[in-house]
Amino acid sequence: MSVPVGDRPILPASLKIADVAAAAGVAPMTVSRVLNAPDRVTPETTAKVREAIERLGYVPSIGAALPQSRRSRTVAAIVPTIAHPMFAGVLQAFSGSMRHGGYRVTLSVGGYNDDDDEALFRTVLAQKPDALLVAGSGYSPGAWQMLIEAAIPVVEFWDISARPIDMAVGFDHAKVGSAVAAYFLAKGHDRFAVLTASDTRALTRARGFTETMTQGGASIVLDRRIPAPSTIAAGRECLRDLLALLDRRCAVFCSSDLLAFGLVTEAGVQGVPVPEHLAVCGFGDFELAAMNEPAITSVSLDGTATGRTAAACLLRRLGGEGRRDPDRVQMPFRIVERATT
Amino acid sequence: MSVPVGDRPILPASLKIADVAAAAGVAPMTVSRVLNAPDRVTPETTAKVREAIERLGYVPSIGAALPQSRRSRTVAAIVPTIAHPMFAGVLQAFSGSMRHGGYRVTLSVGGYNDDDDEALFRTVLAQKPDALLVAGSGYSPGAWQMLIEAAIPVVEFWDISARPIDMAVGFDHAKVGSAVAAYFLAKGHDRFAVLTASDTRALTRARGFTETMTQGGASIVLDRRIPAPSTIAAGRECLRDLLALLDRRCAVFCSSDLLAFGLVTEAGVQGVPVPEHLAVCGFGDFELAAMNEPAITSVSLDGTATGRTAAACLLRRLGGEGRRDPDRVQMPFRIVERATT
DNA sequence: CTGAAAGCGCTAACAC
DNA sequence: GTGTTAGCGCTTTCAG
Repeated sequence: MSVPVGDRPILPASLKIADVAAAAGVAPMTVSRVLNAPDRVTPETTAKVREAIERLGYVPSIGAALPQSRRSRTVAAIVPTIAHPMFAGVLQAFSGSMRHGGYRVTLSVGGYNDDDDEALFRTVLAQKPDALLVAGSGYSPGAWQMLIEAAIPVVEFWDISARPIDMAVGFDHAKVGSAVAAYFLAKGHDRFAVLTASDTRALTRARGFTETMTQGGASIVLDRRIPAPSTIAAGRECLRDLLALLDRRCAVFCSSDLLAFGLVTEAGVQGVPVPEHLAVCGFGDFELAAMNEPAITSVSLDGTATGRTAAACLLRRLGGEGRRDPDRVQMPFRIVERATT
Repeated sequence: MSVPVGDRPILPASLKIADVAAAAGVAPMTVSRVLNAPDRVTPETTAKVREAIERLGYVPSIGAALPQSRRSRTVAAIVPTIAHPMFAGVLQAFSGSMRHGGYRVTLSVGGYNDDDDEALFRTVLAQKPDALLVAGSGYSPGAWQMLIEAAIPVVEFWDISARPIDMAVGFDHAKVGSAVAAYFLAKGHDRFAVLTASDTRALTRARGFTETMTQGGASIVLDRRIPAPSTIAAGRECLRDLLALLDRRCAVFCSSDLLAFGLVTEAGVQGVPVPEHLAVCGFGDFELAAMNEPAITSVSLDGTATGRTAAACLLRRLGGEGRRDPDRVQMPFRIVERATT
């Protein structure tokens, strides 16, 4: 492989559109049209050109087209982490749908960390994406302002904030919390605890849970926050704190299945009967919840559907039709009842 | 927000380098230098220009620079999935290090699926990345050929193939398998099973395990393959298949902690004593393994170190120094002994 | 339906 | 240290 020395160019002299044009015996412009507006070229010419492209192995440089066309056919996705199973599902689906619609997706990981996000957003926007997918709304005001000023379609997912910049596809986290509360109440519970990571969305769920509970006159005996991200270890540790309260039956809502799993596991170690003395509901419906023994009740979300929906909104907007219609799409969720409740 | 109609431009008329130059009272070239070679400009001029950039909110369009400079300051990462905890760790670290070194990372998800990878690689290469990070080597020959022809630095991670295209940072999976075999033998086991997902790397580990075992004269009583990816469900199911063989003590090597967890969990349900009748070693050292009850013995890998190392190799190469030296970096692994063995 | 000319935003190369 | 000129690869516009 040829390798650069010092500041010399790194990419090899690659084929230009002119090379293809020469090989096919047409003008460069015709090649460009074959690539971007195939219906404006005769089938025969198209065939000739395609053959040349294939034979030479030509790959157009999207960068070169950029300043001129002002559309990059690229959308950028920004997420704080890719380790989260839900994010992974959303991104995978989004990526696939967008690619299918003729757009590239570039994924940037980072943020939720004041100084960093602005730098991150700056480099992302420097690529002049045609649109943006961002996870939730835990970013700094400055960074958020950049998104507004970018003046391109933006889809927020995961969260449905009250006032999205543009479009939002996600879950009403407060509603999730209150649904779990209602579920617990319907099952006849009367003592409750919340175990939640300290991130915006998880806290919103906890608030929804607490509010519905207090409105129903029920008592929250423990409201425990742990630093994000959620871990199994934190769940186990929290059970030990909870132990003193478990003389009477208690139902706990966890902001993640990892916490729920930790709780249930440590309950097993400490000999606390589940669900008799301790009822647990997680969030996310990871495989771990479904396949644990005992299987853990959880709130199930459809990441794939979320990703696909986000892509559909964007593609419609980018296509120029139906602009501005779907400002906020609420994705459904459901509580999957299992052995821990 | 302004939104396009039909085929109209999508991005707003944004600031150009000339606007900044005018505002700062210098030539465009000077602005360019402030951005790309700060040491060639007087501090005073730099200050003036930076002020103008800041005030106007200028963000350079990397696309425009691309055809000229032939270096995009972008490296592309290609992985088959982001749901895998190890990949996520590697990417996060890689991403951070590269950004720190002045490069953007764009992540593309997909592949391991003959027809698709070529399309994927084509769109990735069309962005003219300065370098590539690819996961392992499960791609089609055509796609692989594209990487070779791209003639840019390529780091393969995860796997260490025998003949990397360029550089490789990862694990010797065969060695991992044989280390686990040696460990089991040292613990006095004499009946063994392998439970593995059918992907290249996992199969290599299984082969390493089996070979060391048979060389040591030991018997493999069950060699079970499941379709990738590994799941907890598959682990639980496999224990039921194994049940008939568990009249005597058996040690099982799983290609993933998820499988191991499934095995151990179902063993609990079926009343098989662990580790007395069933010893289990997983792979990946996920939090799940460490925090389960009983805690699961596993092979621990450092994804963060892998990502950082890959970035370091690339940055050195891209910087023009130390070209071609580190062709293959073997990352260490270790067996973390826990309660299941 | 196809081609020629002009120019996108930026940066190498060469003056000054 | 800074400015000027030319041109990257591609597409827009406008002519044929």
